[in-house]
Amino acid sequence: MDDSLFRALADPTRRKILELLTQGDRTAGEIAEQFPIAFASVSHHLGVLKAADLVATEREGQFIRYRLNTTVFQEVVRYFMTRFGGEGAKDA
Amino acid sequence: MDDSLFRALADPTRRKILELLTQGDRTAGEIAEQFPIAFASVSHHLGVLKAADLVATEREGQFIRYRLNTTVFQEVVRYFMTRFGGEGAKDA
DNA sequence: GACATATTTAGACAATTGTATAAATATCTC
DNA sequence: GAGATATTTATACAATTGTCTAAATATGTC
Repeated sequence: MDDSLFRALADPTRRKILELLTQGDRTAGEIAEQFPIAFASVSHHLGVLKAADLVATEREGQFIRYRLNTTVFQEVVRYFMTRFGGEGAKDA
Repeated sequence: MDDSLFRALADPTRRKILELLTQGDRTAGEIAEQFPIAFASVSHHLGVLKAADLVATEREGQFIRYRLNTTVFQEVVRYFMTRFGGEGAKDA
């Protein structure tokens, strides 16, 4: 399992970004305005998430739209279930 | 979901320790000798894992035995499945 | 209690990381 | 192309972290 994935998940702001994206795709600006930190800092977090393949992007004119890459989350779940998933994990 | 949990998982040595513990309980010394870093460094990692409640300890004479806290792993799986688990995650 | 073994804690240091400001790039409109 | 908006990239800096050595604590044996 890729190291960048877990490092990306380690920051609370990035996890909040991911949770925000579960509600639907968002542009970088829409994401950034939800956080009290500088726009460029959020952009940096988005770069980390993208490098970890947790999100994907698509340009839409001047905007760049971010969406969750759900495939990778399934891999995360699989990682935990295969290695550490005792009973209970299967249908939790 | 607790911040310390994801931070604990972010380090590759700590993940290797967890994977080692899936094979069975180990004393701190048995764990440490599997890694090329100083004994004290492994001890520090064990402390981080314990603070995140990913492992539990039990003293056995001079030894301290570490074991996985599988309950927390089930919570991790649940975290990902409830928030990010698209279709497929349920029975992956 | 003295000594050996097992483990943690303390202190120091280099590497990594999160944030900020400023500059650069990309797209759109006129 | 000039100017506006959207976003990223570059650079700097403080905070956090992983590792080390050395000292401290805990247990067991004599």
